[in-house]
Amino acid sequence: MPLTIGQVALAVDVNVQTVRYYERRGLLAAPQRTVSGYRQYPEDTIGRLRFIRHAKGLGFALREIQELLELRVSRRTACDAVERKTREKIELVEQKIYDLRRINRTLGHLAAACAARRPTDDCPILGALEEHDESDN
Amino acid sequence: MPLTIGQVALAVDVNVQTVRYYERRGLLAAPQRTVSGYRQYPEDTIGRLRFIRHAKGLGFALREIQELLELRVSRRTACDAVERKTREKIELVEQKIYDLRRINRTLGHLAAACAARRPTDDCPILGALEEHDESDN
DNA sequence: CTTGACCTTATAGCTGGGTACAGGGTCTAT
DNA sequence: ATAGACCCTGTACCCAGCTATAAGGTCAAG
Repeated sequence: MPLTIGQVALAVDVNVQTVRYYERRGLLAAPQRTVSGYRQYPEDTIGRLRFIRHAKGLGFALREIQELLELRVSRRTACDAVERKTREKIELVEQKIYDLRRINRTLGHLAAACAARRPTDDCPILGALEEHDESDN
Repeated sequence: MPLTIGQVALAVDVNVQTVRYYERRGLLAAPQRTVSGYRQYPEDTIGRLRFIRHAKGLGFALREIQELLELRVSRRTACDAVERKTREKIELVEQKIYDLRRINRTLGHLAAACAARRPTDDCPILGALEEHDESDN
């Protein structure tokens, strides 16, 4: 049984307007309509919306999220192109992971220093993310 | 020898206005001024700006970046509070890393399927990031 | 057969994070 | 001593990503 826009919005805890906005932006396919014009969503729309929200929190723009969602191997899609794009995204994500790990290593040192009550002034986090500066995003 | 705003902006490749904007926002301390009112930046400002840029790309809001930068153990700062906050940030960052890894694992499967010319329709990335939905961000 | 909670489109407005412009002062080189 | 490249403040504008409002249609409950 299909869901109304209000139901999916509630399930994912986003605004109804936001769902329609994503449709306009192309992140969500235009769903079936009832005779009276109401949108009817399949249940997996909820997963899609959740994915979008998570990806946003990871620093992806809506445009990028759209690209991620469009990646797939379908019957007649150029396989090579998809593979290339996919590998590009993997690189990008790997870089993000790398940066986050550096941040976390530094935060770990800081927490340790705290626990040991060793006052280490000078913002400690600044060390994280030095180097590899060119080619930023 | 201190740097002018134009010099730091050039070094980090951001707009001069952006540097001033960060000062207004409190991400950058108001620097010394020359008698004529010119800002004089110490060299480590460059590192700080680079950190800000990277952190932005990882989905941190300026507000959060500010908090990260303010974390430090200083002489009389409540050590416990800093440690607690730091551990909170670590959790948050770890969650981001976890999510990114899920995305990348999925992208890896996709690339493999591409290479093997195995058409797997149905957007494969939707599987990544399922579960653990409550308490988002 | 009406009330109230839904849905529709269209358009306007808000927040975050900048970016540009106006109007003016400064500094260095020639 | 003046041109040109910088700096200053203040204000206005821009884009992404929503979010709210207006004006109206739908539908289930009573």
